[in-house]
Parts: sequence; structure tokens; C-alpha cells
Amino acid sequence: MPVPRVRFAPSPTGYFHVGSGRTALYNWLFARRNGGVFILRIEDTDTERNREEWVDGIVEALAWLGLEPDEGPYRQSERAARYQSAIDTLWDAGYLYACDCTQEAVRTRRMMGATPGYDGFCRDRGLPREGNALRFRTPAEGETQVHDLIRGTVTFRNNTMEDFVVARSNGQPLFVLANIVDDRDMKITHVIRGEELLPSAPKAILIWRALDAAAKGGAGPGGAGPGEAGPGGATPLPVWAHLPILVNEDREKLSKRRDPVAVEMYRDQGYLPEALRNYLALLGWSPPGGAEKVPVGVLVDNFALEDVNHSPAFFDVKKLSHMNGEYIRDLSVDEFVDRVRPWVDPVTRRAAGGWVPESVGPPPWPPERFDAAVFLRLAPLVQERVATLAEVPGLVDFVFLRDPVMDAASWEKAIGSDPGAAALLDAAFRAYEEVRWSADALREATVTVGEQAGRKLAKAQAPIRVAVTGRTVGPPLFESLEVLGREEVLRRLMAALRRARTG
RNA sequence: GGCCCCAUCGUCUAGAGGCCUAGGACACCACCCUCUCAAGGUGGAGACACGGGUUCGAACCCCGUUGGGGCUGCCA
Repeated sequence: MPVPRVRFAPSPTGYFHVGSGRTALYNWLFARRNGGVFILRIEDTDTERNREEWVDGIVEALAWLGLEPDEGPYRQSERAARYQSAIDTLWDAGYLYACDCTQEAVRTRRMMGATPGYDGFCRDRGLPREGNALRFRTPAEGETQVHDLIRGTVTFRNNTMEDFVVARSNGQPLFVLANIVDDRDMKITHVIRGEELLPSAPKAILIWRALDAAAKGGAGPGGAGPGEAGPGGATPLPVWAHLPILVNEDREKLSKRRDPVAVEMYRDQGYLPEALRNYLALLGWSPPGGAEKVPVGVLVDNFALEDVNHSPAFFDVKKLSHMNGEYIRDLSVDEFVDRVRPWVDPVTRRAAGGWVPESVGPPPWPPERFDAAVFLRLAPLVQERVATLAEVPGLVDFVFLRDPVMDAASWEKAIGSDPGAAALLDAAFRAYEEVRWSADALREATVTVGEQAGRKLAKAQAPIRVAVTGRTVGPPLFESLEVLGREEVLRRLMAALRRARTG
């Protein structure tokens, strides 16, 4: 078996889609598993929709996910001569014809007649090539089979395929053509891509064979025999593998417009690349043994296209989040501190790849108030409480802000609606003035304060927590108090007491 | 409309004719743990779309129905 060569071929028309991530991952897994080559090819033939920044986005997202290409990025925009040459070849051999039908004209005729798709109106008009769109003359008879590793053999009757356009009237090649020329040139052995491309596979095969036949001696469409491209200089067809699409909760294909699909967004939200990669691997495939949280090496060792599922998979952010939480908890504290830096440290927040979580903004505290040593003490406490890194600032902000952000509902629940809250705050204030300043001692003191007020600790700590942190929920209270320091805790208790008494 | 794909708990899946009284995970519910919230632990509820075949035997094979989806652009 020759060295497998696979390619991931996105077009740079927007943020990096999680579905693209899954496709890239499966290509990468296949290449790694089989000692193959993973190629990145940017399909930027649509100059109106492509933007250079999105190319950078693709490269960065792949690097972030740990899916760096072995070759590339190649760019279709730099290979125009290859496509022109292929178009010349096909035109000279009679596979193509020029068409000047407008979209409206095609649509009108389709509505009036029974022919689905393009009706071949220009087939025999002998229009000049220059200035016209070029259509491929599809065979009127026979069938084209797509050999798919996941779905088996899919058969398309040739007479159900319309004469599709391969080049625009301005001479630019279209996806179907450029894609095939590249796959041939780059000796691609396995085309692993989304299921939505399955209907274009028979067209690809038609072009592929036409190119073979023309190269062999310009047999022309009439002389193009059926069967596989065989020996005699023909380029062997690749094997296809069409992955199930990713869908939203309405079971529709994930859309950039409606659904949260940008990998960059998940990165900014604090999903770890290894977690996202692991989750994506599970969408359409599962490693043996039933384990779900699996190191990438195990993924590689077990991956097989034959085992990929056939049906669409729902991208479940809840499950992703759970898995992300597991990955976060697996980190050592030092690793956790390092990786959460982009979300908490206003000064050194640029991450290893050079990015910052722009979409979630900088930490809410001023740079000079962030204290790495203080954060380190809180880190193990927050590490086990978050599912994403972007949640971390909300758990520690009370330490780094001058005053806690007072959540109105929390205040009402723990202080405003609690007649005994003021007295308890007062008692805590006096106890905390004296107590040895450690989490254990603070806890004991608070238990005592609670007992004197006839409260269990759970009820006693609530007003204190809100007074000091601004919320009813957060990291363990007594460690938080210890870190904040006596002076600051007393100041906040006093402020809350004042507010509670004045209403 | 045409072509094509798909069909196991709400979701992701295990299951390749007897190991299935259908397993796991997320979500959900209850309980335990507990200073809040999480995490963790224990338990619970929850599925083979339907109808025909084939077979001694079908979630697994075949056919049909129904349902869902994709494509149907001078986008990719």
C-alpha cells in the first residue's frame, strides 16, 4: 500500500467551523494511524467571499487543536495555471461546452418543463468559449459509482446528473474542477470530507475520468469507457469517505449564521483544545472499550474510517462542557494557573499561540490589582469548580476588585430578606477582629457566631459570603477570607452592615 | 419536485444473528457527602420508528412504509 495522502480543504469564508474541525481531525487521525501525509489546502477560488484573515484563522485553529499539516498550506489561488490547463484539455477533447444562460432563464425553463436542474439548452449551440460559463457534458446513459469507505458503494445514474458548470464566464475554475485537479496533482489517496459533498462525488469522478481519457488520446466523451481508471497512465481514483454531518438541536446542518460553531469562540470561552479535540472525535466514532475521555494517542491507535457512523450527530455543548471540566480538573495546579492566565492576568494574558480571548474581553480588574501569588492560593479551589476557563474570573473577582460586585438577587436572598443578617454580620465582625487569621480558625469562629445566633454554619455563612464576595455562590468561604486579609474583610463586613441597617 | 444519505434512551454512542432482561456517557430526578456552589459517590427514570419477510432464533440480514437530513449556485 502506498503512503496514504489525505487533505483537509477548507475555504476561507469565515470563522473556523467545529464541523471543519471534526473533518480536519478525522483526516489527521487517519493519516497518523496509517503513516500517511496530512495536507492542508486552502480552497480560495471564490475571490469575492474569501478573506486573507480567515486563512490565518484556519492555520491558527489547526495549530491550536494540535492538527498541524505535514504539507501545505497550498492555495488554489496560486494554481490558476493548472486549472486553465485542465480546462483547455477538457475543452479540446470535447467534454465541455459554453453556456450563456442566465440563472433566471434556467429557472424559468425548469419550472415550465419537467427536467430537473439545467436542461442542456446550450449543449449544441456551439457558443464560443470566451466570455461564457463552461459546462461539463454529462453522459446520457450509464451510471457512476462512488466507492465510499463509510457508506459502501453509492450509485448515481448519469442521466440524473445535469450538465454542471466547471468554469465561470470570467474564466475562473469552480470548486468541482479545481478540487479534482488538485487531488490528482497532490496524489490524494483518500478524500475524507463532509457528507454534504457526497452528491458532488460522481461529478468529480466524471471529470477525473475525462481528464484521464483526454490525456490518453483525446477519446472524447463518446469514447470514454466505463470502469475504473486503470493502468495506462491514468491517475488512480481516490477512495472516498463521507463523514456524517453535524447538526443542531433541530437536526439541521450546523450553520454559521444560526449556531455557535466558531472554534475561535470555544477557545475564547476557555475550552481546552485537547477537550474539544476529544469531544469532536466522538462525534461519529467511538474508541473501543466504551471509554470517552481518551488521550489523543489512543484515538490515533484505534481510529478506522470503516467504524465511522452513518447518521448525523448533534453537537452537544453540555457534554463538551462536562468533558472540558474533566480535562481542567486533570491539570496540575501549575498547569491550570498557566493555562488560565489569558483570562485572569491583564498583563501577561497573551497565550502560547499569541492569541488572547478577545471575544470575552480582558479581566474585570485593573492590572495593578492582580496578584499572581494570591491567585495561586485560590487556584486549586476554583479549578475543581469550573467547566470552562472563562468562568474563572467570576469566581475570583471579589479578591482583585476594590469592592465586590454586589449581585442584587444574592443580597436580597442572604441579607435583605433575612432579619437576623445584620446582627450576624455584626457578631462576625467582632469575632473576626480577634481571631487568628487562618481558614480553620475563621471557620471555628463562624461556627461559634452561628451557634450564638441559633444557626447552623450553612445559614451563618450566607450573609458573610454575600457581604464579602457579593454572591451567594463561590469558592470555599474561609479560604477566601484568609486570602483577602483581615483588614479588607472587616471593611467589607462594615460596609454591608451599614447598608443592611440603612435598608 | 428530482437525486442521494440516514434511522438504538432527550443527546453522543456500544451492539457486526443467539452473550440483550439492550451496556456506557451527557442531561434529568432522588439520596449521600458538604460552609455556598461545584466536584465526587450511590440509586432511578429513559431507546432498538413501523410493517412485512429470511432464520430454529433478528436491534443486527432483505423489502416496503413512515420520518428526518443533505444536495439540487457562474458558493465550497
